[in-house]
Amino acid sequence: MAERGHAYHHGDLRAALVEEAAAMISEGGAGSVTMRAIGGRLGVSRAAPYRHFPDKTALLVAVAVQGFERLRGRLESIAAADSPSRLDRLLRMGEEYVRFALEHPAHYRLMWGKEAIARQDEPELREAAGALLQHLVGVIESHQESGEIGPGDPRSRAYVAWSAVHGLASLLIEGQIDPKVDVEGLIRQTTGTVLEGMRVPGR
Amino acid sequence: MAERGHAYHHGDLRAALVEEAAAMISEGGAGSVTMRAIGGRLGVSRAAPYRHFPDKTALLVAVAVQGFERLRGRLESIAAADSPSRLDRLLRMGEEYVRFALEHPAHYRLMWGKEAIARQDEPELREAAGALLQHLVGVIESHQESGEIGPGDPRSRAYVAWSAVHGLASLLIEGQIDPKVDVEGLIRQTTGTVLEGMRVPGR
DNA sequence: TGTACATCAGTGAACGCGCGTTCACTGATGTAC
DNA sequence: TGTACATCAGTGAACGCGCGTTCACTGATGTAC
Repeated sequence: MAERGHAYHHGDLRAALVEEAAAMISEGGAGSVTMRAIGGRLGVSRAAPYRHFPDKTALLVAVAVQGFERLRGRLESIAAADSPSRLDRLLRMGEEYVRFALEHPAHYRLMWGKEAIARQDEPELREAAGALLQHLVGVIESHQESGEIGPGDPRSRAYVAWSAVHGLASLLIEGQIDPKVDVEGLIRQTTGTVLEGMRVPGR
Repeated sequence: MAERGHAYHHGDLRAALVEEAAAMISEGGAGSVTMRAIGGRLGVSRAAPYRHFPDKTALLVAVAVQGFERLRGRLESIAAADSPSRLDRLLRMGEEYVRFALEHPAHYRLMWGKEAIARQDEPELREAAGALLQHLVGVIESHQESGEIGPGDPRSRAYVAWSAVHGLASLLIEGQIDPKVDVEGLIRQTTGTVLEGMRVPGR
């Protein structure tokens, strides 16, 4: 089907559009994605994308959903891997989260920011984000059962942990942190500090 | 000078532009600010703003700087007020930070986001953001001297604390947190958890 | 106090641009008989 | 195996729009003499 030079039919234009949009976001931010340019880059007409997405927002939603799934995949593979201790695994998940954001800054911004995607209420999008949060809540619950994390509503505790890594990721991405600081060290210090604070019963 | 009905000269159009742009940002986000609309809202021609700002970015920078100064003012007034304990004062500063963001979401986004303002390197802007961070570093240092916060580079510790409140503020603003949770409680839990984690020597 | 003049804030019409999207179309593909 | 036809992916030209910005201008203000 695909892989036949310049076939009239692309083969899998839908997937290619999502991939290419993600690449453009990485290169020039979400603002650089235009329906015209994306067609051009794929050697296809301007109107072709409208065969697969009703409008630009739908395409961006698809890109964001892809980002959520990839991030979740990375976190889950850490949860599955064996590690010196269970707490260490939690720390590594936090670190991985921030690293993902640093590797795909514009993509990360697209996932969480209201600015880029007007239709934040898109069910697909809410589901993908919800699945990510649910995963974190589950991990926290299991640590509460083993007594490594203090008691209290696991969802609130998840929000607190998430705030810390999301905040650090955002500040780094937006260039608000002095580039001279040791980023890896700061990531470890942040996850470590929050985890330390979560060991005792929160007020 | 001003206050004379529809004088040909506005009086203080520069200040009015910044104020009006801030109002528009509050109402419809940074994307809703256009040089044309802002002129219209102030009963002035489209070209008039260009008497005071070379381009749109310069106007947005002025709005962001104003935001930084107001936020700093609020935090400093807490630092100056008396409070049951010094640690309590630090908690209240964190809470106030998040509240400011909730009160002025689009304004807050403008201040820290790279998306809205292309020229993030504007010296005015960097200075205003730097002053805010410097204030936090100072507060942390003073708590380290009294032993309420563990030792270690105060700047790193400031980044950790800032990450938590910035992250929480961002998640709330972007609608990522379940609206059913008790927001005030979550704010207190977040600042409390991080402060708890900072009491012991960070690794 | 009166006048000439430099300065500066605001006017309004127009520019060019890039954008998202639409439309009638055409070529390729797969399937029923 | 061959042919007719429905389906669907992609074409290319054009639409209308809102935007930032420019330009030659005009009216108001303040100051020097």
